[in-house]
Amino acid sequence: MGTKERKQRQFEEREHRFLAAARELIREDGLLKLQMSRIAERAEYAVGTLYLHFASKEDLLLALTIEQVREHVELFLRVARWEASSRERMFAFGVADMLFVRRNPEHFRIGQYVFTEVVWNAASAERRAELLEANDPIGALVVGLINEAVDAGDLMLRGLTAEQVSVGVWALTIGTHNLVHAEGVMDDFNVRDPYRLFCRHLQTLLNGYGWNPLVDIADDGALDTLILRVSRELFPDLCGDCTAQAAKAAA
Amino acid sequence: MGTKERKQRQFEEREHRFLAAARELIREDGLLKLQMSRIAERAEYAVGTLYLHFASKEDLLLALTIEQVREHVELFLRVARWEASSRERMFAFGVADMLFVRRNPEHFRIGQYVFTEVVWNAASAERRAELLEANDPIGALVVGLINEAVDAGDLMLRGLTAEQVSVGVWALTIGTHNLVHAEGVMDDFNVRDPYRLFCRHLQTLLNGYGWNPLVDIADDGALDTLILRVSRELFPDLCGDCTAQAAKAAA
DNA sequence: ACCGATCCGTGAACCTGATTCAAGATAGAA
DNA sequence: TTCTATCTTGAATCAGGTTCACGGATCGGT
Repeated sequence: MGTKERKQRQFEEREHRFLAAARELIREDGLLKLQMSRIAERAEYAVGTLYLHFASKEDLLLALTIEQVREHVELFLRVARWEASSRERMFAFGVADMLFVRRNPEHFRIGQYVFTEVVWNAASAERRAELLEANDPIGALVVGLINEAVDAGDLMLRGLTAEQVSVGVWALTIGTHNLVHAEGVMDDFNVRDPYRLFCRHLQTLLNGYGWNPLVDIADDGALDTLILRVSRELFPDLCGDCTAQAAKAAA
Repeated sequence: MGTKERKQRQFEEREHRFLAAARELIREDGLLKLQMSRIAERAEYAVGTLYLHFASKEDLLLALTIEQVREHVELFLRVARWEASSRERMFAFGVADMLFVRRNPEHFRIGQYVFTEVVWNAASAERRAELLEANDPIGALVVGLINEAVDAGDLMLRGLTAEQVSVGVWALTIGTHNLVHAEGVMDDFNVRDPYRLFCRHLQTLLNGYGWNPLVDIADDGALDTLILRVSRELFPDLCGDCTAQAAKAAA
């Protein structure tokens, strides 16, 4: 009897529907004004039903993040499968991150909120574990690539572990997102395209590690060309303005 | 008549007292359990009085952050006045940050929360402006140092502005704090001393910029010696375990 | 088709905690 | 001392997250 399975499926569909409703409301009114009763209303269910799915509002926010992280992982998987040098792939991880967050500015905001002590501790332990688990592949792919680069002779760890190297790249990435989303910082600093700047910093850091082949940091054209190549070959679907970028790079 | 001034001073003292009470409560029970009524109680004033100072709970959190930022700036000023090479001073900014956050783990947590869309927008515009302003010197000092390094011939900007370079360092720093405070990340990655690791990443990034004199990334002893020197010369008051570190470095 | 048992969905009521504001206290001026 | 302006108070209000007693749907057995 597949009746159990059907119920299960319907339950999951409903959960997805709640999350979609929540995402809509966040887009419309911002995270600040998100209300549980509104989410239920928008999804056309009662509040009580909403609470059959999520132990608390914070729990729902984690669930929202988990869905996004899974999409995020998809992008990283594309990079991992890409036929390119280890250095290019590491750079492509950065580009993936940049495109993802640019596409989903809400995601970063929610994620930032969710990893806050207050919210994190207010969510259920199960959901927290699920989120951490959903995140795992990202770290694993990066570490895997670093190890591959070492094996290929492109990179020397020089006393660090692959994990430790990945922490550096990761920190730069997260920090960039934080700054981009912080009120006015980037404007004050006259940074037009913060994510392009991030790409340069990433290349700088990778050069610092001595990750071969080294790139010429000052070569703007090469940077744009590479970003464009990654965007085109790996993320044509995410990058509506690829053509515009191509024009810019050509100029 | 100095009666106006006296009132003013008493008002400020009371504000400080509220903030101190809030900080105490956060230390005791965590940010999650912070309640306005408790703060008032602890400071021995009525709730209404508390609201004479802060437009909302979020506003109070910003005020808390502002106080800490001012202390933070003090540390950066010490670095700026330090007699050392530009590269050493830039590194010392990193050490200052690391020591500060290590000393005040709460500060980072609150700051992280406060810069969240939800909290940020729930605070008063005045307080937000005040916080941004309090932060300004940090950026200015770093940018100033970068310019000085360029003038001294220690660094070439290679098409970037000083502000843009500072964004890279800043991103790495903020990202590190985020990772350190995120549940389990550093443990999973077998990172014993994440801030020491940060120092290495910082040196790596600075090497990537070609900031002279370049350092040997793999030289752990030199790294420890430099951290120790900065700690001793600039922050003897913040670094109770300097002697322990000295022993380690000597071994 | 009917029946009881079980499970599911509901939303009004509840509860916590932030915020307000009318009333009372206080300090300065005359 | 008395009057007024200002400050302080904390009980009352309000918002919104969370619960749970109720009614209706589903299902297996007859």
